[in-house]
Amino acid sequence: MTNKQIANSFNLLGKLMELHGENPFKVRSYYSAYQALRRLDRPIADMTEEERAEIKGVGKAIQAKIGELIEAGQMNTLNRYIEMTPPGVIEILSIKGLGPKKVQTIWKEMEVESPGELLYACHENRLMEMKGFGAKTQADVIKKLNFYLSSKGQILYPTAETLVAEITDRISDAHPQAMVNAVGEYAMKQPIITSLEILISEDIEVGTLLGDAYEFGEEGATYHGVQLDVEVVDEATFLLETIMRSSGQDLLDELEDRLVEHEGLEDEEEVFEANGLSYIPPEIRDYPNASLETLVDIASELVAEEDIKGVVHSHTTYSDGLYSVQDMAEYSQELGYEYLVITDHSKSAFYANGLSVERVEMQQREIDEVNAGMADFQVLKGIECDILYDGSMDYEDHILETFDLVIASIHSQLKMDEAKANERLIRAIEHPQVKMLGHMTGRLLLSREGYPIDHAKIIDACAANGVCIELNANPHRLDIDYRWIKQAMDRGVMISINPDAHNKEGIKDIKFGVLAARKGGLSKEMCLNSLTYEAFRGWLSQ
DNA sequence: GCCGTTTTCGGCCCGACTGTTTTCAGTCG
Repeated sequence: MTNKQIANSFNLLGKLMELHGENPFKVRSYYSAYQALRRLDRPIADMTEEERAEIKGVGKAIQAKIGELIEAGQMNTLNRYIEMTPPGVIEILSIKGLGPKKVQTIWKEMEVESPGELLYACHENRLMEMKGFGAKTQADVIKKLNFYLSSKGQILYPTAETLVAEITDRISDAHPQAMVNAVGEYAMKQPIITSLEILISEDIEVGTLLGDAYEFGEEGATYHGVQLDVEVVDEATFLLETIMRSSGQDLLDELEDRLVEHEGLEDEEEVFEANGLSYIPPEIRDYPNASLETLVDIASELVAEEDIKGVVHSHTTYSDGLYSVQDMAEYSQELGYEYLVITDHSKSAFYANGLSVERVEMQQREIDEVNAGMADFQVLKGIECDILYDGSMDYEDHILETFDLVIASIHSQLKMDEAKANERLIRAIEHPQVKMLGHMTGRLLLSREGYPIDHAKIIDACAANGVCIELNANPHRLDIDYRWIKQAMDRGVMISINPDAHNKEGIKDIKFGVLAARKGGLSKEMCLNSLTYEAFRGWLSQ
């Protein structure tokens, strides 16, 4: 069990106890345990009892509950509170902006017990009548409920990766001779997956193999609540079907007459080859409005994970990261990268312990020291500078000038209309020290819509000012959306695939960024951090 | 439930933001 899962259990316990009106001080201790546990820099499961006792905010009782979680995967007290609460009420609790106090009103006073009921009540203007609620809150809740209800049953790519591996492993273990392939959205590397599609070459009863997480109902099968389609395909056409079921309609039309099955082929690449075609990887097989020839061209220039030379956009203990400059640098080098750009939060980012001018200086001295002690690796001085509400930067120009790279990002006051958001972003893009635009819409996939922006306008502004656009590789963001990459490339705007790492493992998110970048057709040439250190330096100073 | 000590019970309380208020409660990271 991961630290995150353990910490989240205490957050949920706190929320549920607060919902049930328990002693607020007791509740508070669970919240502070949640905060303490999620900030740990190593797995709780690996710690000894003595080490766990050292954690501030974790006493005897919480320590015992952590033990339960690690050994049994669940916690009795939490289970009891879950049982005492209607499942729909717990769902409502997971919607941002609705905490225990407000949900208490919704549940006990309005007698609403599910997100669907709540949406209905909102449409009757019943929520805004309640004490502590108003028209604005109700409108906001409607928006969030619609978003929540429409994203139910959907998962992010990394979750799909785990589920697909579980499914294919279990099938292969039980039937070693059967061919098994994941196709559809997952194969095509969609950031959000709405159904898992699996092809197998033998008629296998998967329900029994998959256990409790598998359910079969009126609408078909689900695995961990996600729609699951398993189809049996003849072995002779298995690879051909794999390709066809991981292609968009445009490509299907082109391939239908041109791909035939040959005997004795090992994989999809060989199928393309045997038919006299260049390989087209699944992530671009649903690329819009492109002929087969165009796809072949795109495929030949596509950026790959091994092309990425530098880690751009990472945080350290100076702001809200878990590791020191030295730790992040060593780990980046271990992973095979040539350079690392440290970009902690700027001073107004109070929520993330943003850097005062004094601490900027301190960190820059530290980076010099780290560089002096490392061979064949470079750490660069950067900042993820907040774009303030009026579009201005969070430091004076003479401070910004001390950085090798200024990434400008919006982190607060996200509720804006499109005109305001455009104005704010463009003012930042036009700032002479700004070289890169961070997570341009601020979206969090499946949990928060970004502020609305005019992508074309923003891309044009970046082109006019020589600003690079970040593709934030965190699988929750993947922002800029891959669908806008072509337009950026056409305008000559480079894309940087940035992990936005808050700990060492976070650097590995680059993998998800590369998948999204490839899906958008990003070439190696237009990927900023595929440049070597020298060339990257050159770009920064131009 | 945790913590600390003026040490086994009494106090505990991050800070900004939002929307609801008319001076503040609830939520979030």
